[in-house]
This record gives sequence, structure tokens and C-alpha cells, in this order.
Amino acid sequence: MVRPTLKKQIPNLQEAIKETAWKQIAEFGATALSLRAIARELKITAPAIYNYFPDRDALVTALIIEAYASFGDYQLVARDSLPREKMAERLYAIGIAYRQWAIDFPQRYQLIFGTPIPGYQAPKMEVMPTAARSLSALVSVIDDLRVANMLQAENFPPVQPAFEEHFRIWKTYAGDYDISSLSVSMLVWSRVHGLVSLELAGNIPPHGADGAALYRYELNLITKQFIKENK
Amino acid sequence: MVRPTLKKQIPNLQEAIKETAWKQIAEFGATALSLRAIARELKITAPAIYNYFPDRDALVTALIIEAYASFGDYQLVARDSLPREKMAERLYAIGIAYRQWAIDFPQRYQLIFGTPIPGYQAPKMEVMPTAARSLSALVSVIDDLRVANMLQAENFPPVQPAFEEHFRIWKTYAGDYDISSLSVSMLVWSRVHGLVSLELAGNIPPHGADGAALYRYELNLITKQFIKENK
DNA sequence: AAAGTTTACTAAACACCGTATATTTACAGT
DNA sequence: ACTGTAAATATACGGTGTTTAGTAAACTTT
Repeated sequence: MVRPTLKKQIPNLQEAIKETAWKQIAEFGATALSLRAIARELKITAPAIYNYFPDRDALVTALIIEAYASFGDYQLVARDSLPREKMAERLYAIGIAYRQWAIDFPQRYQLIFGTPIPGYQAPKMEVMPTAARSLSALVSVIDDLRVANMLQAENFPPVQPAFEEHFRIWKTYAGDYDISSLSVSMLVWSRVHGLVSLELAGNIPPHGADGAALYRYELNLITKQFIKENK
Repeated sequence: MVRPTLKKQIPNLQEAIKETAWKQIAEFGATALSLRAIARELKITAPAIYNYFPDRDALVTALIIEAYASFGDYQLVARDSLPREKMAERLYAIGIAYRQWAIDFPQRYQLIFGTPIPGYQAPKMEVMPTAARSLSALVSVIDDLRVANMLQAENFPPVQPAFEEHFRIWKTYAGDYDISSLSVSMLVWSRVHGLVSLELAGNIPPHGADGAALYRYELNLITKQFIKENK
């Protein structure tokens, strides 16, 4: 058999490949991703995948983009579960959603922020739109705080001219907010990312607290540090 | 040729294997680590490595332990460059050293905190002593602050009973300090780790600031949040 | 000094991997 | 019916970690 008849072909094989990839990533981890294993499960040969993805890296990129989208959705849903004027509560809810997604899909979090695929380097320009959008919930709430004069953000280091172009593109997708909002978002992001990634790697429990409680504590510290009373 | 005469043998082949591994990690990245490549460079065959390491993972573990040791040393040197009573300055210096090591050896930082080796899972109990020691500089200074009644650490979540054993072992190597010192250290660690790992992954510049400046800003925020005046 | 044992390696093979090339066949358009 | 293209297979190449068997050098014991 060389080419199966249409009836025997898998409809939308491109999607099927991605789905199988996710299934295997969830089961065996992102490091075990293998085109041949995907092909085996779909009962096709490995080179057939090359009709849909030019190489393994292209498949990984597609997966990363999907993951970012789901990640961003989680946070947007959390944000929109509260009215716009409850900014501190929204920030907290986004933070909880951030960790929840990471815990629900640890392999996807690893895929995005770790380097589990040997030799893979994410093509920045391709991934950036969805990556930037995945932080848009956070940035939008921080900017609402700024507009309400409740954002504590003094003396932030300025943008480097060399990165202005990069920065401009990023704003296109994350939202065109004030620089101070973006800077604060960056720090808030780094804090939740730090705690979540240590927890996922198994580094939290030995040091004394359960992950969820310590995380909530950190969220409150973040709130205390970056939100001030409107006066 | 089957067994080379003593004169032709590489003296301390175990060390030579690790050195070659580091060289290749520095050059091609941790994901590209390959027993066969190491063997090629040393002009031996790949299975010969199995005389010194039971499998690839054992070699990786040995490398991780070496990396942790070097990482810890950097921070201890930074701490000890200042007198013990200058606690805030010591904390700042350790923070700078933390990032500096990561920037000097990005591949090693990835090796420790990322998951660059397919299928590799660090054996916690084996790695913990050196891993714990790599944070001992930080913990000791935080505890000095606590003793001086300058540590802001209210209402931290308690240790979970399930992890008390784990925790006890960890204390053996990181230092037997008060639980509040360890909790604060944990949070400080997660913050610097968050920022450093985002920067290494190339996620800082697009968002507006240069890494070093943003990092110093965050160190100051950490100081502000966890150090209070002795009164 | 001879004999036996252990050590440190090589050679060959296995089962994977991503990927390139050539080939075949099903289908669509003319 | 003929032709061209699309979608798959078959095959092959060079890479990986690892296992097994074999061998010679070096050491230990007698």
C-alpha cells in the first residue's frame, strides 16, 4: 500500500498529529516527544508527518503556540470572572489561574519555559504574538491600576533603545499600555514564574511549605508591593 | 588493541570524561550532551565510559552536583566579601553573584534548573546535599537578619507534616536555621530564580528593560519587603 | 616464576531517533 | 482517457544510549 484511499485516510491529519503529540507529552513528558512514536500511534510512517510539518521543530513550535493560547485563555477567564473595578481581586485571580494552569498541564509549562526538546530553539518572531497575548490579562489589570493611580512603580529602569523595535512588536499583541505597566507586569510575571517553576521541579516541599499556601502568600506580597491606595 | 598499556591510558579518565562533558556543554549546550561525542573526543569507545558511570544519567548527576558546588561557592565568596554585620549589603551581593553565575555559565544553570536531558530525572536524595549547600549563603544571611530582629516574616505558611523528614535532611546541609528564615529564603530564591531564568531564556529584553538594571531593581524591592528596621 | 583473577578496554550489535530521497498510487482537472 | 499533483510508503543514512561478549594488560596469589 502506498497511498491509502480517501476513506482510509485520517481526516485532518495535521490536527491528529498535534493531538497525538499532546497525548504522548502528557503521558511520557515533553522530552520523550518523538515523530516516530506519533507515526506508530497513527499507523502511518514517520516521513508522512513531513507533509504537514517541515521538521520536528515546526511541530514543536505549533504545540508551543497552542499551549500559550490555552495558558492565556485560563488567565483571561479568571480576569473576566470579576468586574473590572475589582482590580486587586482580578490580579489575585489571574495569579491563581497562572499556577493552576501550570499544575494542570505541567508538561506544557515545561514545553514553553523549559528546554525539553534537544536542539530546539523557539523562533521568537513566530511565537511572540501568542506568547505576548498569554500575558495580556496580567498587563491589562496592571494598567487599570495605573490609570486609577494605584500602581506603585517608581524609578523603573528605562527601555533600552536597542530593544525598542522588539518592544513595539510585543505591544502590538499584549496591548499598547504604558511602559510602567509593562515593567511591573514583567516583575510580577517573574515572581509567579519563579515560584511555579521551582514547585513544578519539585523544589518547594523540602523547604518547608506546601506550594499552594506559599504561592498565595507570595501573591499577597506582590499585591502589597505594587498596589497603593488611590489618594 | 584491547587494553592500552598503562602509559597510554588517560590518567583519571573519570575526571577527563566530566571535563570533556563540560567542554561540550559549554560549546553546544546541555541538550547536545552525548556519550559517544565525549568518547570520540577522548579517543575511546562509548562503552568504556560505562566503567566510570553506570549510565548517562549518572554522569549527568555528577555534573549537576559539580555545578551546584560551583554555584554555591560563588555566593559564599560574595557573602564573605563583606563583614557579617552588613547584612543587607551581603544579601544584595549574594543576589548579584547568583545572577552573575547564571550569566557566566548559562548552560550549567539550565542543566540544574531546566530539563535539557531527555528522560533524565535528578535523584533528589543524591543531589540534595550540594543543592542545599548552594543556598546556604542566602539562608545564613537571612537568619542573621532574623537574629537581629530585622526580618519581616509574618504569618508564613507552616511546614507540612508530610515533608518534615525531607525538610530535616535539607537542614542538615543548608544549615539548621529557624523555619521563618528558611521560608523567606525560599521566596527570595524563587524571585531571583524567576527573573534570572526568564532573562536566560531571552524573555526580558522585549518587555522593556535591560536585565541587569531590572534585576538590581528587584533586589532592592526584595530588601524593602523582607528587611525591617531593628526597633 | 607460574597461574589465576580482576580491570579496562574494544568490537559488534540492538533498538531507537530525525530526516532525505525516490517511488508509488489516488485523486482532480482537463 | 490523460496528465499533474498530492499524500503517502519504502528505503536508507548517520546519529543516539546501551548490552553483550571477548581480550589483553595488570595485579594477586601461590
